[in-house]
Amino acid sequence: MPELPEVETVTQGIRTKLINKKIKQVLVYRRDLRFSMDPKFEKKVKGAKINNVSRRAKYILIQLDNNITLIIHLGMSGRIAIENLNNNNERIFKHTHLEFITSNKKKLKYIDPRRFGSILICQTNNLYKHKLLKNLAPEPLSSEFCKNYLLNSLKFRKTNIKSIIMNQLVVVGVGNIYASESLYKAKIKPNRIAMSLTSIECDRLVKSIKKVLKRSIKLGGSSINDYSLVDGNLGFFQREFEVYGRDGKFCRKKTCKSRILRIVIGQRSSFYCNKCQK
DNA sequence: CGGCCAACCTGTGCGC
DNA sequence: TGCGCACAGGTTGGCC
Repeated sequence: MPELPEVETVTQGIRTKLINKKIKQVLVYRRDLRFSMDPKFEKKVKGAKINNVSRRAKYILIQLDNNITLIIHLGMSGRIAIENLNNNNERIFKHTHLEFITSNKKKLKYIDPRRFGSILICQTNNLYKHKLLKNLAPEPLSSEFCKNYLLNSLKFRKTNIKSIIMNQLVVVGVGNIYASESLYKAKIKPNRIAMSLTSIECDRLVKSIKKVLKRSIKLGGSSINDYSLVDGNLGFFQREFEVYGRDGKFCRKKTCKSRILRIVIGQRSSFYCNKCQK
C-alpha cells in the first residue's frame, strides 16, 4: 500500500479517534503476518490506554500507558478501519487479522490480504533500539534531509537514482509511487546513475520529494484499488499523478507531446517522460 | 559494503 | 466461464 502520506494520514486518523482511550478488548484472528505476532499479544495490550499515536518512516507507533508501544507496518496491502461499535452497516473485510474495541465504543480493524505487514510489541523505553527502527534514515520532511545530505549519500554509488530514494537507509517513506512522481517533478530520469546527479539536481530532487509528499498528505494520500482512510473516506492525490500508472498516456506538461513510458527498475514499475526528464 | 533478485502472499484484470 | 499470466503501494535475506 502505503507510503509515507498514506501512513501519515492513517496515523492522524487513529490519533484523532482513539487518543486517551482504553483498549477494552483485543481479538486476534491471524498471527502469521510478515513477523508472527506475540503469543501473549492480547494479554499485554488489553486494558491499556492509548497515550499517543505517531509515525516513523512507514511505521505507525501506538504508545500505550504500560510501557508498550505497538509497531504497525501495513506492508503492500494493509489498511486500518475504525468504525462505531454496534454499527448496523459494519463493513466486513475478508482479511481482518486483528480488532481492538475501545472505551469510546469504536472498533479498530487491521486488514491485510497479502500479510506483508506486521504488528509488533516493543518496550517503549527501548523503542528506537528496536531492530526495525534503529537503522532508519532521516525523515524526508525533516531539515536533515537536504541537498548536501543527498549529495553525500550518492557519492560513488553506481545504482540508479530511483532505487536510492526508495532505500530506507538513505531516506524513509518514499515508495514506488512517490519515487516516480518526485523524479518527474525534479526532471530526472529514474534510471540515472546516482553518482551522476549534479548538486543542482540533488537540490531539485530533495525539494520535489518534500513537495510531493506534503501535497499528498494534504489530500489524504492516494487511494488506489480500495485503499482508504480509517473512516472509509478516500484520499485524492491519485488524481494528481503525473506519471504513475500513466504509461501510454500523454505527458501532462502542456507543451510536451510525448507519452509516458514504463520501465522496470529493481523489479518495480517505473514511469517517466523521456522528454521532460534528463 | 554495494548491488541484484527471489521470496513472502492474495487478489485482480486481462488475453485467449 | 475458466485458465494462465502479469502485476500490485514493501522489505529482507542470500548471493556474488
